[in-house]
Amino acid sequence: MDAIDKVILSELIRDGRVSFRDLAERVRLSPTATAERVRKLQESGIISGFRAEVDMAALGRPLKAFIDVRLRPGPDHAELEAALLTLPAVLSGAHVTGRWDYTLTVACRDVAELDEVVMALPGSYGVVETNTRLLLRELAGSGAEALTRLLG
Amino acid sequence: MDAIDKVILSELIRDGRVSFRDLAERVRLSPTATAERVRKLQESGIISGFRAEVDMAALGRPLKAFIDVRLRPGPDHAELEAALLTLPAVLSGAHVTGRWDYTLTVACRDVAELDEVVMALPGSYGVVETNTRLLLRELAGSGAEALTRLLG
DNA sequence: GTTGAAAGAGCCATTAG
DNA sequence: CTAATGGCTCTTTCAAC
Repeated sequence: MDAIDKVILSELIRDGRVSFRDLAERVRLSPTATAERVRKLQESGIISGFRAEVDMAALGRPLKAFIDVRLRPGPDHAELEAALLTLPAVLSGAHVTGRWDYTLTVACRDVAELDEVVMALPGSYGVVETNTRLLLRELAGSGAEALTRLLG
Repeated sequence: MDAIDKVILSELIRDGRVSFRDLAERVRLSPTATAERVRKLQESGIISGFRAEVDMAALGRPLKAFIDVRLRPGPDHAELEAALLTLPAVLSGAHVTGRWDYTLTVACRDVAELDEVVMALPGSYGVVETNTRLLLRELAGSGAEALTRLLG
């Protein structure tokens, strides 16, 4: 990935629907060559897709939290993992090192829904312990801006 | 947001560069009406942008971790927050409730770089304590798929 | 990588419901 | 207010170099 690809990538992180023509002008290449570079960035897996970014608060889910969970010992974590992601408010989850087995990220309509999710975890999902941390504020420059910085 | 908008949104989460023509065919509306609905979803803030999704591993940063940090007491957290996000590997950060003040998400080239970041935190950034948790695996269905599920 | 032409997509004014 | 249509312009794509 050369310097031109880095510019292309940061422009596509900033505006994923920019036209190849505008992108080409930005990097001083022909639209054809620019489109070909984007295609190769996708083929190589560096760009895994183009997505609309959704504001959960605007969608009526303003309450974000991390829920750390510890599962009961046993080799049956595969089904438990699948079940965790079927919970209505769960955005993502990761298996992590340390005291907790997983950290889920949830976006809830209100504290009542968060309570529901946390209360639903023990038992049917094999969860033996949880720890909930509310996201009070996401730091400015998280996400797209941070990615652009990592390219530089 | 009606049922048609939900389909539009989930299609744009799946493919943020889909043409209004194809999108219109999917929801059985004219391209004009479809484009107008997308414009309104952006105006209302539900769609906050369109972005290329970058695979950090393909970019040479396969090692993800959460770094929980506790800052020294004091009212000067604003500059400390800004400083945290200037660290090279930091993707995002959030102010959270509980034992830790912030949780950062980082993507590193290798353990050596992760060590650098963790070692750099105490002192110049006002960090008095950290806890690092490696992301061993992100659960299948995290991200775009989860968002689509939340709409249903 | 570039060019140029054909096919495809977006945009806007107009009209209808 | 929301949607469809037609015509014009801009963009993407593909062959040839």
